[in-house]
Amino acid sequence: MATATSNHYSVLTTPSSAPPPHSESGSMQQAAAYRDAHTLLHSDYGTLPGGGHPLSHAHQWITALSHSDSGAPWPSSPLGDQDVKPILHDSDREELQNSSSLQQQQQRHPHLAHQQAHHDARAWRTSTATTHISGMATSEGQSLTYSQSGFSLSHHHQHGGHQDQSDEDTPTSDELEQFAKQFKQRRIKLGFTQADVGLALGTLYGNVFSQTTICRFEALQLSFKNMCKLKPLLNKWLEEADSTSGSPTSLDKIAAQGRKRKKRTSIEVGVKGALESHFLKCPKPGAAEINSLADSLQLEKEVVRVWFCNRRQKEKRMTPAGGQIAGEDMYGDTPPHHGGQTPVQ
DNA sequence: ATGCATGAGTT
DNA sequence: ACTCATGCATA
Repeated sequence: MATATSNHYSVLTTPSSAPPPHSESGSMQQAAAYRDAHTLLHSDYGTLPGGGHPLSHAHQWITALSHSDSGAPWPSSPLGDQDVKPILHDSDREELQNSSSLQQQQQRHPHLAHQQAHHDARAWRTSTATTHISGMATSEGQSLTYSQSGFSLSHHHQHGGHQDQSDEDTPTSDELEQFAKQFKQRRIKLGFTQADVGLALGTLYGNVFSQTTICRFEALQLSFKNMCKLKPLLNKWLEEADSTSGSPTSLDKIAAQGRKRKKRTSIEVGVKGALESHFLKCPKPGAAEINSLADSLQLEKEVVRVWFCNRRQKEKRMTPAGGQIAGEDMYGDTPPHHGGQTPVQ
C-alpha cells in the first residue's frame, strides 16, 4: 500500500474558506473590480452546446457513508452534495520531479497552418506553415483575418458582411493561440485572476469555470474543440471586463460546502516511469493488462485505468506532452471515418 | 500549473 | 469501457 499513503481527507473542516486574496502567478495582484454579480446561481450548468451538464451530485464518495475497508475506504460527508465552486487557491507549480518524462514545457508556439475544423478537428501543429500574420499587438485586439490557401472545408462563401472569426466560424489554431495570448495579457492588465474570470463567466452566462480551465485555455492545454467552445465566452468577458473596469463592485461568493471526493492518489515517480513505459508500448491496455499492471505496481485497478485515460487526453491537447505529434492516429486508433478534410501535411 | 478524479455522452 | 470536458486538491 505504498500508493495512497494518506487517507486524511479534510472532513469538512472548512470553516468557510477564507476569501482568497487573488494572488496571481508570481506577482500578486489585487483583483480590483468585479462586476455586479447579481447572479448567485452558480448551479446553473448545462447551457453549453454539446456539454450540458445537469450536474448530478451524489458521488460515490459522498453517499457512501459506511466506510468499508476494502471496497471504498473513502470518507464522505453527510451534507456533501452540490458542486459548489469554492474559492480557489493560487500559486505554485508542480511537476518537477519528472524522471523520465518527455513532457517538459508548454509555451511553445507551433504556428501551425490555418486549418479549420468543425468537429473532429484534431490536427494542430500539423503543418509547417509559417504564415503567421505579423501583428501581435500587445494591447488591443486586432483581428487578424487572413484567408487560407483554400483548404477543403467546402469553401462556403463568407457572407457579404465579412464575419470575423471571433464569433462565427471556426477559428484556426493560430487564431486560438493568438487569442489565448492576448486574453492572458488583458486579463492580467485588468487585474483579474484566472479564478475571477471563471466566476465571472458564471455570472455572465451561467456557466462557471474553474481556475484550472481558464489556466488551461491560456496555455492551450485543451482540445481544439474545447478551445473553440470557450473562446467566444472569454472573448465576451474581455469586452465586459473592459467596459466595466471602473465600476463599483459587488462581491458575491458562496461559501464552499463540503465536497468529498477521493483523495488524489500520489503515484511515486518510479511508478510513474513504469506507467509511462507501458504507455509507450500500449496506450490502450485492456482490462486484463490493467489488472496485471495494477497488481505489479500495487495500485488500484481504477487508478491505473484513470491514469491511462488522462495520459491519452494529454496527448490530444493542443500542446501535447512529449514530442509526439498529436495526430489523429497515433497508435492505430484510426476509425474508419474521414471528414473529407485533408489533414494538411 | 498540473496530477488524479468524476460523470455525461458515445461507441 | 472509452472519450471528453471539467475541476478539486496539490506540488
